[in-house]
Amino acid sequence: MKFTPRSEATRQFIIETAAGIFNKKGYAGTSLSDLTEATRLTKGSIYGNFENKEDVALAVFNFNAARRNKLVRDRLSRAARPKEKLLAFIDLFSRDEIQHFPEGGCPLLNAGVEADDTHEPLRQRVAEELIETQTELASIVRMGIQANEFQADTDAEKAAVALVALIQGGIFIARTTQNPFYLDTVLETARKMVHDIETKSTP
Amino acid sequence: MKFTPRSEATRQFIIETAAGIFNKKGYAGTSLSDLTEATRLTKGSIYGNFENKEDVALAVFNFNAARRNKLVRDRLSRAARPKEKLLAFIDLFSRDEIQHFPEGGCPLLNAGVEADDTHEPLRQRVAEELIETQTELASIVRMGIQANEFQADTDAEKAAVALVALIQGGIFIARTTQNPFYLDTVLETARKMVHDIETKSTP
DNA sequence: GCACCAATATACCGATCGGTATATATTAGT
DNA sequence: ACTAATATATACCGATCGGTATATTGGTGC
Repeated sequence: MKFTPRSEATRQFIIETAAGIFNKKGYAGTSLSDLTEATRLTKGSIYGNFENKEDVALAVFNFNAARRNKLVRDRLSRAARPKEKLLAFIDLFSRDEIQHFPEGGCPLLNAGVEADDTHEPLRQRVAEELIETQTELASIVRMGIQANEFQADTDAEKAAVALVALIQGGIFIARTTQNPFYLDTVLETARKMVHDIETKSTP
Repeated sequence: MKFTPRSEATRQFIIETAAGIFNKKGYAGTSLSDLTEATRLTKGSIYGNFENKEDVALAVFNFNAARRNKLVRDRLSRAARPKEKLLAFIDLFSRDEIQHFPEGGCPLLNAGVEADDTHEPLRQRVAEELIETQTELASIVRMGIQANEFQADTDAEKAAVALVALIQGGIFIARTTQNPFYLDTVLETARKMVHDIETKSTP
């Protein structure tokens, strides 16, 4: 009883076209006709490449998450020292970089908030991504501690969670108020948090 | 062409019964039959007390927001000094206090994330509530500065936004991962933020 | 150019959606 | 107890939902 998509290319085209739609309107708010309209395909064609609506939604989330991950990894790898890595991560969400995200804002936030009480498989996927990000940031902090760039008593896990929470909260506030200034403000605070765990150079 | 509800009592009953439903399942995810099922009323009765589904959703959000506001105000007024007010605000979201929130987590986060791209009237209402909270927190910080409890160079607005963002982000992470430990962690960071803007007693 | 196969389009399904017109029940006033 | 008003229940509407069975199209090998 296994499902195999007809055309991998069409499947990918549907995913990419639907990426912004699901991210903006949510799972419950997106209808199959939204997808047929946007792709100019028919329902038959979509159901030839996906089992059902949930299958599309999960594929779309995975696509969005993968894009986000690539973005994060690229920036992190480009920065050399732990401090620069953290700052590079923060800058990813700045006003002029956030355009690289799919329409509708951070897919982790959107999918997570909707799914937490309604869609267990999606909720789990979002949780995985969140934890992965936090784990990566925490390991960077630990690297910084070992390199004596960050204070030895820094709680790496706590710092990582705080960074992610602060940024996600900032995205939420900025988008809901439609005032990007709030995001600027929050990112500044995030940079200050990084600065605050640095080892103070004894003058 | 104005609509007037038949029974204020029934209207209120519907609102209170629907409060947790909309907060968990969202606007698009909640159907009229969800409401008839939960209230044991019929569609006719609901539409005798509300213009349409949107009317119910907005009334429910206003109800949830009002409850939240009362909770916040009560705690803030109970605390005497600015620092204690901020800490009282933070504690409101602690693991054993969050039960006072409607089922499904913070209604501001849930409604805001869904509405920002789909439902302008609701988005605006959420934005109002967010800004009100931030304004109130900022004024507390300013009080603290004047009372010489907080450092004079503290940016009150920025601190308020950071507090709200951190907490909302923490709620998001904790709920999506189903791990309340993340909320604990974030609230600790929030308390530390308050501590960090205090005037250091010169020893 | 024809047959075959892969992929898309068409046409349709029952269920449920939000919403309404109307009938029934309940309550209050007299 | 009867009436009038108020509020709820019933029954129904067209539209749209997610999903499927089948017809049609478009390329490929021969």
